[in-house]
Amino acid sequence: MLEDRRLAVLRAIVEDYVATQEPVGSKALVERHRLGVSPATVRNDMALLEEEGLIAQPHTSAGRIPTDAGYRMFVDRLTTMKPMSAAEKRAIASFLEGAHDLDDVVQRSVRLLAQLTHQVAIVQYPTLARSTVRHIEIVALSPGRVLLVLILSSGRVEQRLLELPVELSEDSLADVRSRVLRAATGARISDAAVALGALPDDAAQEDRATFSVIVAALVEAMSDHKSDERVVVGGTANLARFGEGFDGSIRPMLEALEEHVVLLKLLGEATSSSVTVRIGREGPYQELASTSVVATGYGPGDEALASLGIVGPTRMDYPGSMAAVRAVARYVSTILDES
Amino acid sequence: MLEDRRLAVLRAIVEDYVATQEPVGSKALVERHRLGVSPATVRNDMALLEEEGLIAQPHTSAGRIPTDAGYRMFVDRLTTMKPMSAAEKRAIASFLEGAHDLDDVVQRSVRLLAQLTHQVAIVQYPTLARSTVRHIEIVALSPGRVLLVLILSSGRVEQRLLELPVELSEDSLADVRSRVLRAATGARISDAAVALGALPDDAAQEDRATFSVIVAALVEAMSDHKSDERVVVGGTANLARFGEGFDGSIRPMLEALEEHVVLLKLLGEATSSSVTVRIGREGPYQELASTSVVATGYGPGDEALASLGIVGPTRMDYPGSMAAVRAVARYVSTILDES
DNA sequence: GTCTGGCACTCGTCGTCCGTGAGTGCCAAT
DNA sequence: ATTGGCACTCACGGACGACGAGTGCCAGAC
Repeated sequence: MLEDRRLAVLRAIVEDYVATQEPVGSKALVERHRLGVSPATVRNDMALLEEEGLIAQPHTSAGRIPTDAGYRMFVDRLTTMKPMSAAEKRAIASFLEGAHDLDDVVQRSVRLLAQLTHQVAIVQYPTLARSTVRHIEIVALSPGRVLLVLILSSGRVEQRLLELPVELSEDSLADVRSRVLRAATGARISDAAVALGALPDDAAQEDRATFSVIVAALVEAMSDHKSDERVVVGGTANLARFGEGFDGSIRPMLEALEEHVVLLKLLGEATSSSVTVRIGREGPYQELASTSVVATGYGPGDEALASLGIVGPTRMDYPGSMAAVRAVARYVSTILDES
Repeated sequence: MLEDRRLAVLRAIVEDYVATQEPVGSKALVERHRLGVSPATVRNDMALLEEEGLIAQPHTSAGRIPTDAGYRMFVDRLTTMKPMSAAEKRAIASFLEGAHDLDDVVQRSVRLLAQLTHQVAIVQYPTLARSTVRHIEIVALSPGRVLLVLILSSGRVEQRLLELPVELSEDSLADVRSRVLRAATGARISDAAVALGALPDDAAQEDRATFSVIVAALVEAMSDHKSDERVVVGGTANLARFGEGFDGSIRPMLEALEEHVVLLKLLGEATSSSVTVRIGREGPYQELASTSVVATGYGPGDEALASLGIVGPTRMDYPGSMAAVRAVARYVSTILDES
């Protein structure tokens, strides 16, 4: 009963603060949200909420703003994702429909997400852990240098430029190529790596060094999770909307967004296919103290091959953002399913 | 003589303004640049420079700042690129040396350029106009769908996902594949496109439709200059350094940087292998009125395959930026030369 | 002719100083 | 438990004025 109202007050504070960007006072609150009680009552509730650490005042005679804990409570218990309207769903579908390419899908997803949420969007490329080896190409550029091209079932392509320890005749190269192809083609990359690892042992003595180098490069290219770790960022212009809304400047944000490694860690927290929210100082990223991340895994079927999400100021529209992230993840997943 | 001094004054104004970001007055000028004359004399020169439209005062009783025309004069006639120090050269070389991949080279170049100039760096992927076809892979994903992979001598890879008009047996596919390979492998993409175009005519009646579709996709992938039009942007965090240094906010800048098409046009102005500078409102980009672009073409040998450069506020260190752009372009070119 | 020192004037910046009003906490009354 | 009343706090914003960097102009010197 009274507990209920206190939470209603918290919800109202969060909603108003997110909408206006300004500390919200007791009077404005009762006016905008028919709470059916007087400002004085609300003030009492606010005092309690403040004791619990859910809200705070920036300075003595100002309204309250939610703390990180307040947002957490709001997200976990006081709201549900507002479903997308039919029009929005259609817009999403038609926007993503036109993509013909993995790159294109990722590209469009980022734009879409940034546009829907008015935040910075991040999309990770689908991992290739379950991919199989479609083809391996070994091309001699000059006698001592070869180009390795690894084509995976997912459509991803890895390339490696290689210096060989000894010069190689066109014939030997053809031999190496055919052995490698026989060993790896069609296999999952995890299996292929093993099969390839055994190859040098069978090789003729003089080719053994060459084999080792090539196999090592291929195995590295396969297991190298760098390839999984590509992310695309979009909507950075939305950062400017907050002006000095962030603590200090937007510089640390821009820097963090260029550090794709950091972004991957952020997304990595959200591998499940349900939407995850990190708020403010939760997690070990001091430089992102005043930001929240809304992310989710996505991928064909139910398995999450990669993650996508948005990052914005803690004072963001959580229900809307969560809904948008979930919706985009679902559509992207179905598209990946088809191909 | 007196003309000389007037230009020396302009140079001093530009240098000081770039260094301090503040309008520079006659007194400060004589103190910092042993001009050998009194402030009053400098004031007279300034009045003349202002008449010529090379400098301006933001408001009465403030110092002068250079106009776009002033910067132009400075760049064209009053300065030379300051050569990189040996240490810088070594740093550039070692930074780019580690790259093993075209992607990697581009990536590293962007970072390097941003770091050297403290500006936003833009690097265009080398165009593949003179590339030859290394390999074409055609993979059946399901009876009605195939994946085309086009591998070029530059190391670039293009992929296309294709719906076939009729289902295709594994045998027919093998036939198509071998014909396509025979026609295109090793040829320049311009020649390959022609050779491929003739293929469907020779084909068996039942495969003709399939051929047309596949060939069309390949030709499109080759000539599609989308592939040339990839750019990578880095160092956006440097935008924050200027704070509100730009007119208004940095939002339009961030937006422009996400519009890769605009960036390509900017870089496109600089296809020669000498460094080009666009200052302020020069050119048709209102949204970049308060920025300058320093760019140059680069590529193996003397031919410019693509461009790279930086974009920053008009009040930038032109000699340093130009030198950095030129140096990076040269090193990247030599690296592309080797591979 | 060119340069210089002097001088009056302009005007943006910065610190200070209230007045205003939104918002609070507390208390007595219902 | 809720409410109306009341005194108090304090950030914000406008007004005011001192300060000083910088200018243009002029008369005199080299």
